[in-house]
Amino acid sequence: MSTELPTTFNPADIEKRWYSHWEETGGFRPERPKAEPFTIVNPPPNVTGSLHIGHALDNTLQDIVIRYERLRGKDALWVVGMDHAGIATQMVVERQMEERQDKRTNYSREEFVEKVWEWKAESGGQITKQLRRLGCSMDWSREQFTMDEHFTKAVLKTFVDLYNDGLIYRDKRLVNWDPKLKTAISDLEVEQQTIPGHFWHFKYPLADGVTLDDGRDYIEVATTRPETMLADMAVAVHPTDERYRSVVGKHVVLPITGRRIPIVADEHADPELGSGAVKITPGHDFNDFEVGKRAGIAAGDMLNMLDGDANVCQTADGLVPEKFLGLHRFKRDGEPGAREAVVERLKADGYLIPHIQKTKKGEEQELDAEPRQIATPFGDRGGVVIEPWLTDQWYVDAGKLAAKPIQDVRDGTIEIVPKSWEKTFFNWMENIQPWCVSRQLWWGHRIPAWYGHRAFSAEEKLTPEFPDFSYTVADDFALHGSVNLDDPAFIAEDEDAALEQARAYYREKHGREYEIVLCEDKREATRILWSEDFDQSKQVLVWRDQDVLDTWFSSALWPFATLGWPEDNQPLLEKHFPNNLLISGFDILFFWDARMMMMGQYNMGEAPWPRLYLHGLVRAADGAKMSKSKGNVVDPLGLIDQYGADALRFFMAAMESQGRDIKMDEKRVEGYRNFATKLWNATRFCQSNGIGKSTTIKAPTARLAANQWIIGEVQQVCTEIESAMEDLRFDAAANAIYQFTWSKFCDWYLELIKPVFADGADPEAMPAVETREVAGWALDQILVMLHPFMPFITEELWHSQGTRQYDLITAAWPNPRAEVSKQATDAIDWVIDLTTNVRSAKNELGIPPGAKLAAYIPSASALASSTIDRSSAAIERLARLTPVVHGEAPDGPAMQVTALGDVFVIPLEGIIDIDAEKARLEKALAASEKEAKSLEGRLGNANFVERAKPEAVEKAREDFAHHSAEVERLQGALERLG
RNA sequence: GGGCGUAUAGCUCAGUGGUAGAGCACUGUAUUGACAUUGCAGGGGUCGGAAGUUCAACUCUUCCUACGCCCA
Repeated sequence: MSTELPTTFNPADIEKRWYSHWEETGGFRPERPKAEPFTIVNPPPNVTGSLHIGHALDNTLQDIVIRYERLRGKDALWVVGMDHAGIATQMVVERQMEERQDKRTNYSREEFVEKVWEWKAESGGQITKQLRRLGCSMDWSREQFTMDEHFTKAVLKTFVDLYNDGLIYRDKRLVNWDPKLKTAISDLEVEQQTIPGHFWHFKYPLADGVTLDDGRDYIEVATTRPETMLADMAVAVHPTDERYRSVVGKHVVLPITGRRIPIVADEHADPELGSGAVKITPGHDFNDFEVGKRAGIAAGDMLNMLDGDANVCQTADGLVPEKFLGLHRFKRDGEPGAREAVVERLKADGYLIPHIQKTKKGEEQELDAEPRQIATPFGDRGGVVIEPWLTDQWYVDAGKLAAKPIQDVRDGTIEIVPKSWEKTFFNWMENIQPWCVSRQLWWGHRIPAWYGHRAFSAEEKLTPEFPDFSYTVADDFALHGSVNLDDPAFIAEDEDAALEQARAYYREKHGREYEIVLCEDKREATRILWSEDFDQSKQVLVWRDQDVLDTWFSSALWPFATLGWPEDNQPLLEKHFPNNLLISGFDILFFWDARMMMMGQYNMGEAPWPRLYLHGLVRAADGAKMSKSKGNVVDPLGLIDQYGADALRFFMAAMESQGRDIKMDEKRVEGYRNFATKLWNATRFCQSNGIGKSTTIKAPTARLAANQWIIGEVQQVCTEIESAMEDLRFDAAANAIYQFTWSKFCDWYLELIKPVFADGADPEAMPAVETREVAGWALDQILVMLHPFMPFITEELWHSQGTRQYDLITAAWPNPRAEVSKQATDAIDWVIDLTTNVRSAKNELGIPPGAKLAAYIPSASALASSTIDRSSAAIERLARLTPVVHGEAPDGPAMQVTALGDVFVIPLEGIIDIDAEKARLEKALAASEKEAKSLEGRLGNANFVERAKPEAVEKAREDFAHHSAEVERLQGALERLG
């Protein structure tokens, strides 16, 4: 044997070697200036991230596509990079500081940001190494980072443009405030969970001696968040609720605070729920905010009773009693909070209406509150309950930006695969809320907004004594570094331009030049304002917004900012935007995909890609979602260690059918490792018979039936894969190459050609020469077609087959351009049928599989005659027959075996077990009879014959004829056996 | 409450308006040359339930049940 390959395939030996080779030789991005572009951008993983099984799926699919298109000759570009991941990264660095009893606020903003960069340099981006282990062929030479200078420029330009177009603005609204991370987060970052809670009922006494129609002097309200009653501003009842109609417009006096608040009619109050009356806290509840606005309360007048830590603070009207101030909103670490204190006080003062519950014994039991499941919002990062908090923040007008993406999907400019996601997409996009993009963090793209104090021009001044400036000061909230709607904003990509705007603003207002004093933040500005040195006749104070932008704001620019936008004259951008495809998990459809659509349309004027493929989640073997807390996480790197990257990748592809999650099945990964070994050994076999690399892309000319047959099969599987890839059916593509390689090439073709290389055969004669050529070609086609799925083993085998002019990664996709004769392919199908039937019969009759039997063919079809003639060696070897004899078999016990339509008689003197043969024939007879009967019935149905498609009728007739003949043959055979 | 998805062999999953498929598992069997991470052969499913459309339904429609996800 003359093979260089070891007998067992060891993935670890080859993976690292090939990956570095590809990367070092530029294999991921061959220069193809004239080729048609094909572009995918990788969903940038968090810089804090490490490879999990979901990444493995997502990136495997992308790599399959990009390798496939690269093999097809495209100028394939797979853009890769990382996301700076604002909250996640800041948390990681802060956690490290905590371990050293240090904290962020011990440093200046610049110092802290510097530390984050240091952290990134040392420990960020682990995932990029791990993606390499998976074999992903992205263009690392242009690796991107969302905090790169050029990327930052794109972010700032986008912000400024949106602002100038009125699509980004400041507003005072309720935000989802994460009191642990002390930042606002977007709707999408909030996860609703249902947790056990309580429903309390309280009496709110009616003011001014008013009573309800039933005589009660109080109105009953119910709540799951009693602590918020400290900031209640109304009680709402449904306009049609007769019980309360008489008191609408009247007031109640709140217990504890003594605040006098109105009873308002609003459809939000659900007459069926509780008492039908609902307390309204517009500053701390999204629904109540809307009710408050409808009731005529301006956002600026809504009471706030919590600080950024969600501890109770004094409301603007000063009515919260001292003893409640500073309490956390609810019980925390065993310490009772405001919720508990409020309930206790209301109960003590007789305002609590107890909940009566029947015990199991039927006794009545009094509880403070009714136990209930409460839908509660949690921050997806911090994991604590989100507090709706009234603040000034920057918002993107997502509703306007969504219009074009909706249109794109609607008219097919963007195709979402699978299509079933379109409905979900529309539903979200059509009801989209303003997108809060301010984040109270230090790590990220700082919002390019500078503020100053409001100046009044002579015309704006109500009186000559009216001040020249409105000196809003840093209040408690401003300490968190956010916006104040009252301060004029100067929006520009850089400080100089912003300060110039400020200068112009004050010049216009007061008709003179001011010296601009640039402050670090508003707190500093406030301090300077009161200092002796400040001269308000000559100086104005300007400070920059402290906040950074939501990370998704920057990643929304990924499809073009990675390619050079907004710089002029960017050939890469021109060629590769729009991208061709985006592959992502459905879980980031709104977070990322939809926002890329918005920003693509806004910045580039077109959709970022024509096709969006959404895949599912990889779940644990039992179907549960993988999570660290459950401890059921499967590490893809462990699977790679155990089975090889190729096997893991093939698993991902084979399991990826559209619209379904993937359940982890390690046995299946193992199966694909076995598949790799099978191919490995098939190649060893080829090499031991002098079968080497191919010399042409076109199929070699072949005369032998087996060779023609395999060429035809290559063409067929190639078409199958192409059509599956066109439809993004990864499973179908993977299964096609798997079945072809194992069940066609290994199981039949290699067996069929063995006689050509057997001892005694002339290795220089035509059959051996032609077969070496065809087999080498067919094996090469397998390597190419399999390469997108299993890049490592295929590259290794590619080079083991001979010295190559280029690596497989940049080889050419099959293009056989061959015509094979039907006669040849029929002949092989006939041999396969014969072989299978002989083996099956032997097995059922208990004849040793190795036994060589004589076979007679009383009346051979033309196909049988020519095949017996030309492929005798293969027939004898595979079916294990002595040379077939044309003519009647000698009398005596025999079995019948068919090959397509031909009947063979195989004498079994001495070995036959008559009963076993009878049983075998009877089984076959029963099957054919059943089929024949069913077909007969169908054909006897006039409706079928008249109304069914002609092909269906024709096929039924053929099948009926076949089964009828079988019935006759089998009956005859049974009779002969007696 | 609204929307979406899934239900096919013991398990994990494909599939098509016209006689149900794969991988694994299982059973039997084979071992002096590519491969036991293997070969050969085989058993196993009234395609969740009900009704309807049709000559014909696993496939299309409606309803129901179970499970999962998203939104409110």
